[in-house]
Amino acid sequence: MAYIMNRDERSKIINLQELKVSCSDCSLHQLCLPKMISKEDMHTLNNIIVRGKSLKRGELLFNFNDTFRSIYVVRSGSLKTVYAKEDGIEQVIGFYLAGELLGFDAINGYHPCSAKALETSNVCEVPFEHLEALSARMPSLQHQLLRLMSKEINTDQNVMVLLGKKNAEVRLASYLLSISSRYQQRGFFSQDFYLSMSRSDIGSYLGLAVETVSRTFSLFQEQDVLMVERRHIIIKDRDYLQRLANGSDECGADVNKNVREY
Amino acid sequence: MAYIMNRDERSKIINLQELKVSCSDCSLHQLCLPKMISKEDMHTLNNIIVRGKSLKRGELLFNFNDTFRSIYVVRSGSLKTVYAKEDGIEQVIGFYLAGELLGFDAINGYHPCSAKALETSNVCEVPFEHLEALSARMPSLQHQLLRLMSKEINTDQNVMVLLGKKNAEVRLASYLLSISSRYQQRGFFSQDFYLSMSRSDIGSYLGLAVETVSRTFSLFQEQDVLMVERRHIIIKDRDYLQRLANGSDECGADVNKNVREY
DNA sequence: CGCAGGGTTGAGCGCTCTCAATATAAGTGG
DNA sequence: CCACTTATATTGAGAGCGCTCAACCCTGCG
Repeated sequence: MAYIMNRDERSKIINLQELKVSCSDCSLHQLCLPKMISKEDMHTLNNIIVRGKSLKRGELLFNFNDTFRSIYVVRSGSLKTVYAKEDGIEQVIGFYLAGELLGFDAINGYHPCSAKALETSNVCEVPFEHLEALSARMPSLQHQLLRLMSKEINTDQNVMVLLGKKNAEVRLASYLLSISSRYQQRGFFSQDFYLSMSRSDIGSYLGLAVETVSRTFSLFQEQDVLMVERRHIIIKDRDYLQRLANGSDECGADVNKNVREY
Repeated sequence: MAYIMNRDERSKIINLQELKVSCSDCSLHQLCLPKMISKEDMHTLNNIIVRGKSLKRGELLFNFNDTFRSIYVVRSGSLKTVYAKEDGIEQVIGFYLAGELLGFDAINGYHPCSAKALETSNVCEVPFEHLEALSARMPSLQHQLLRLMSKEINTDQNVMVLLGKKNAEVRLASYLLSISSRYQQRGFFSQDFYLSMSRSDIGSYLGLAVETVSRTFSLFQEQDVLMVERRHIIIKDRDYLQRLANGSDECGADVNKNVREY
């Protein structure tokens, strides 16, 4: 029987080879702040970035109510952001994969949520004061900063659309497609991957109970849409997921029967 | 019997007196881009802004897929943004009142959603190219721009929290408190106001069926928490709404009984 | 080997959806 | 100004999806 690596072992492979490179050598620079920036400017940007901040599974990058100081970029691994609600219950409102930036919701002064590593992860820290000063001198950086914040708004709004209307199958299908395409953008397998988040995280994010998430995974497995083995996911019928997510009602049962008409 | 003005008549009163003033004279400048900007800089900003764009109820400010050109500020009245979904069904994802900015989700090039006036409204248009160029020369403007975008992210994330967890009563209570406090910030009555959006808009925004919204209004009326007469709302027991929204379970029935534990 | 955390599955119930009818207000044209 | 149409809102009845509670399984780890 083949040896199966656990979460942290898998992520360490990427970790080691990516550590301590400069922005220009980083495989993620097309997704990150340096995009569309000239060689010289990238060098300047390079100098303000604090590299190699490492987090173990469960560690906090920043906590709810912390003073805002920096924007962070995920170099490897993944994180979730959670809102603290009444009773100590927390709600997951975002997942961040390699190349994605977090902290844009805190520019007003304080972090409204906590960021926790889902696995062994590595992040770059970009002190915001410096970034802001640099942006004022580099129009292309300012532009990229605004674009990235706009993208964050888009992401959040898409989640709102997801949460606002659809049933469990549709939500999970959309979620898997989103994760899958984000992996693809990063050059990973998009049909065969390991989720770094628990069922409970997914449920919290999608507004569903853990049991419902689990049941829906099982349903997809029965329907031969997915192969599921705990966090190892293989997408067997991407079209079906796509049709579910797009709301076309050609998926056997009428998936729209419970969708409100506005 | 007293004569009751309709929506448009009410908003016209504000319209006429606010038209064609410069930013420095605008009562909304504390909420808007000019906040914390020097006199001279405000004058420069003033010159790039196109004022007095007027919209009738139902008119579009921009449409889904339109090329992005400008950020807009609501001067008077109110707008909603809607995502076009499959089947021509639309979902409301934001409401914008006087002093609030919209368009930040389109900086990547195209508007992902449409913006429609809920009543006779007046907006200022801020051409983004100019705004960006100006920001590069005015650190305080750049800062304010980033803050406003961060705030938009906060708003969206709060909606995600709302949609992710709570039942109809809690959602509507949170919604009314949010609207109420935004009115208060603008110097209007916070306990006695007219909603500019329909039940259907509210339902779409909160992820509830129209009928559920209506029923919940009726429930609050029965419980003497609100006085409701179509879109005229009087808040009689703000504390109760607050307790609902905060999730404390001292509100008669156990409101948390249907809230998932994560 | 036993324990803990995460995941799966089952049973039952309740909130909210759907469908439907009616009421009220707003808008339109003669 | 009034009848007509349309949009919006309210209310009722019934059904279903997803939640809660509960038991069990699996995996990893000390």
